[in-house]
Amino acid sequence: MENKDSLQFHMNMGKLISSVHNMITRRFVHNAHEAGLDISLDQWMVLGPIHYHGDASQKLLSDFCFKDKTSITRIVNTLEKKNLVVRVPDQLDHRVNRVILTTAGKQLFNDVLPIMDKTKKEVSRDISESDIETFKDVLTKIISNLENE
Amino acid sequence: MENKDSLQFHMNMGKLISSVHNMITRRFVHNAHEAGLDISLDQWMVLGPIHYHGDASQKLLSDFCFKDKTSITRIVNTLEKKNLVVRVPDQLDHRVNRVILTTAGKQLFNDVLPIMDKTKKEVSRDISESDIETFKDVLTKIISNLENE
DNA sequence: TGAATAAAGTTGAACTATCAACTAAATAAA
DNA sequence: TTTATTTAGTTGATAGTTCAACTTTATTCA
Repeated sequence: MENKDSLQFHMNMGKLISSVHNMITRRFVHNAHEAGLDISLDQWMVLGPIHYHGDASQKLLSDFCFKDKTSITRIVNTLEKKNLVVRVPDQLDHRVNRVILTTAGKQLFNDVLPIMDKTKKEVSRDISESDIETFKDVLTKIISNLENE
Repeated sequence: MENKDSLQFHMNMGKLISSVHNMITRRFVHNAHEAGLDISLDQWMVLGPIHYHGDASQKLLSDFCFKDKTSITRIVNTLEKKNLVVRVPDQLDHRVNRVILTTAGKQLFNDVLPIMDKTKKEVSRDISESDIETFKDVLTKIISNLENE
């Protein structure tokens, strides 16, 4: 009984979240590709804060995206390789890189926004506003449950 | 305005789900490791259905886990390398592999169940039963929204 | 029956995630 | 001020994800 329940939970929460995560990722990339845009969801998740903050450090991106600093290093590498961003060493603190959007990066950012819209609509189709709210609240609560230690 | 909303959505759904997914993965592995067990969440997600079905084909695992067949191939490779499962060619359909738990695999499965329990409790701490229900319903709905093309 | 097509798995390449070990620079403490 | 510690970022290794191309075996259907 106990075991059955554990398994059941796993089949639910773990599997559900993981499946949804993968499916949204796939759909976003698919929609972007369909529109002739070459960007992954992770790259977008980093591009957003870069755009928002103007000259974000990698540390800030790491905290903001809940991603490991190693992941940020490599995603920024990819973005830089694509000429979407540049790393500018901070003048005051020489440990810090400031990540800046290039013109192409700004362009791509604006091009991707409608793709987000489309993906959003597909994901949340026929789900009530209040359920979406509860959904986000639970996600936020889980983050705070797992954040410390 | 429209654009602002898009960004806002992204910062919410996409980022939240991705963050929660990563954090649960990390916590599960951490808890398993603490108990002296060496298994990833993805390996567990595949091990469960293998245990449940007895002699699952990789195709079935792929469907059941909402994972690409390539991912299944590689996760089964890893499980096989760890001597937790074996591939047995199907006698009738020679294209099919049947994936079977070894004794060590069964042992590990049982050892991991309480880890799932612990992780479950940590994840859903202070979240009401009804919110959890809504949460799972929304995840399920998203899957069905994205499932067919 | 024989040829086209579909299905199950594998492989290679590019990207992301995590861990641990590392460099270099800044800050704290002695 | 010199040493110790912390912080920002990178690198290497291993695992998982996706796409596309491929092999092998089944199935369809002309």
